[in-house]
Amino acid sequence: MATGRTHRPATRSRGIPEATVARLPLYLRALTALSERSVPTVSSEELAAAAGVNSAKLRKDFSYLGSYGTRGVGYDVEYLVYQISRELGLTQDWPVVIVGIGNLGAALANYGGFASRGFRVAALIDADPAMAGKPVAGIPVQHTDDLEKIIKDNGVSIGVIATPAGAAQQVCDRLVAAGVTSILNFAPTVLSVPDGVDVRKVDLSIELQILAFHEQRKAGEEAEAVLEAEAAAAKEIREGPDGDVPAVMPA
Amino acid sequence: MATGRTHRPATRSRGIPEATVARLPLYLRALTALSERSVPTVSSEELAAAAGVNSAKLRKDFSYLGSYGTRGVGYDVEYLVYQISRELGLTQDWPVVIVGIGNLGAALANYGGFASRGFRVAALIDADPAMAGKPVAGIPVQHTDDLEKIIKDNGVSIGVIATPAGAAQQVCDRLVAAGVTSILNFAPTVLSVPDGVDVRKVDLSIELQILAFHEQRKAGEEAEAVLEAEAAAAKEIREGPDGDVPAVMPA
DNA sequence: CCATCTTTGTGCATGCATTCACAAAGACAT
DNA sequence: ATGTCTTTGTGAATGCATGCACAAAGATGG
Repeated sequence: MATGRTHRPATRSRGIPEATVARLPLYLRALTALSERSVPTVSSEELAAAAGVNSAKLRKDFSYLGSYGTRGVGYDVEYLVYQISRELGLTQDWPVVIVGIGNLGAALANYGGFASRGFRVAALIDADPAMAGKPVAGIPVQHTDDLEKIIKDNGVSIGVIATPAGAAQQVCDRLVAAGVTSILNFAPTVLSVPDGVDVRKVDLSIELQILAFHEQRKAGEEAEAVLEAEAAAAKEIREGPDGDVPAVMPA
Repeated sequence: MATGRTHRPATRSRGIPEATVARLPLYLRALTALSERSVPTVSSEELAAAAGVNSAKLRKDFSYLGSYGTRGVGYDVEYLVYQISRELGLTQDWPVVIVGIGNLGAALANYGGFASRGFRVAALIDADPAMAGKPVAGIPVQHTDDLEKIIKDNGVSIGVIATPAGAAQQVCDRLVAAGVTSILNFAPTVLSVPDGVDVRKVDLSIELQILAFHEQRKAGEEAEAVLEAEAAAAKEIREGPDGDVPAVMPA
């Protein structure tokens, strides 16, 4: 048995790099915008600019999907929209459940970006009995007790967890046991799942912390630059304006 | 002038890889949990398990911060919490503004993970005059007109954009002009900013699309496995149970 | 039908990240 | 003290991603 690298001529080869997959939605969004403006074709350069990436990277990304461009012209917008949608699996209907209808869960339920991309919110689930029946984004909230039945009745394979951290693992276990194989986790916890189940996490505070790191670094460099400038100025005063002297350390 | 790699003995060296920075908040969270349970020390193996990463990776990550472990024992939890916090810049106060107080903005304002990490929501800003003055998460919403003044009065350097896509770039421009140098963008748009300004984006629908891709791949592999099994069975029937025949293609 | 010009698709080089595997460091018992 | 045992910190190997730079492809005009 060969290790199976690109054994398929030009059809959907299995070896699309993760980094590329992560960018496809970005391209898709830019292409959709072009499509709405009835732009017929787009060059890699233009599309790359719209998506905020390097054009060589974009071309390489597309090359994993097949040769969908025309040299000298560019890419057909509609065709590319279709190809990327198909590759991402957006041409089919994905029923999704959201568990945990607090502020965030409600925001997600109302988020327009889901419905417009083939994702259908099949159910909203919350552990609070007082929430049961109350409509959020036009969908009545159901109680956690019915989680398993809801998953099975709707053929749900993607679950979104927006519960407090403490409840997340337990909810996750129940989702997986009921047949969910992909989970989007907004709770600030590391979820453990069996093989074959995908988890992606979105952590609001982690992103801020990364920003803070860079922010601090910027401030630090500025301060350092100031210090260096001051030191240079002081040196200037001590040594006169030529300054290339093997200086003796002041005490 | 040297290229400046690790020119400082053990202090905060500037060359911490991005990938490591992105994991520090993860470690910090795991360590905080241990700290709350009054665990004094932790080995790289244990902590790595809690953070959901490889232990060698964790040790290498920590090695960029300095030698904070004790061989044969592990890491001192409290000390490490402090060191990582300091490295990430969480020992100082970061006033943050949230622009766009819809469902998501409100969820962010209410999100506990910010306040507990040195982030202080200094102001909530929305373009809707009807929102002005209305308290969300105990903080009165202010109108966009006052954006510049709010930024300056509070010394805000981090802004969170939770507006619709159409308004994001404009808000971003105003934030940057007013002095914000780090932006966390929840709007599904590519923001363009001048050099020196950091942007991180969180896109809810992109994450779902990536999950859908893998979900489809799983389904496809299953179907393929079934097909292969069927093919093998058919072959078995045609050729008998040894099967290692240089088969002639059927027409 | 040929020449020119644009734009794709990709081989190659470079750099970053991950993982392995082990020597050095220290705790702890005897 | 000395030896054993655990766990860190890191060199080295591998793999993945990025971006350059260019040949091949095709459109377009004469």
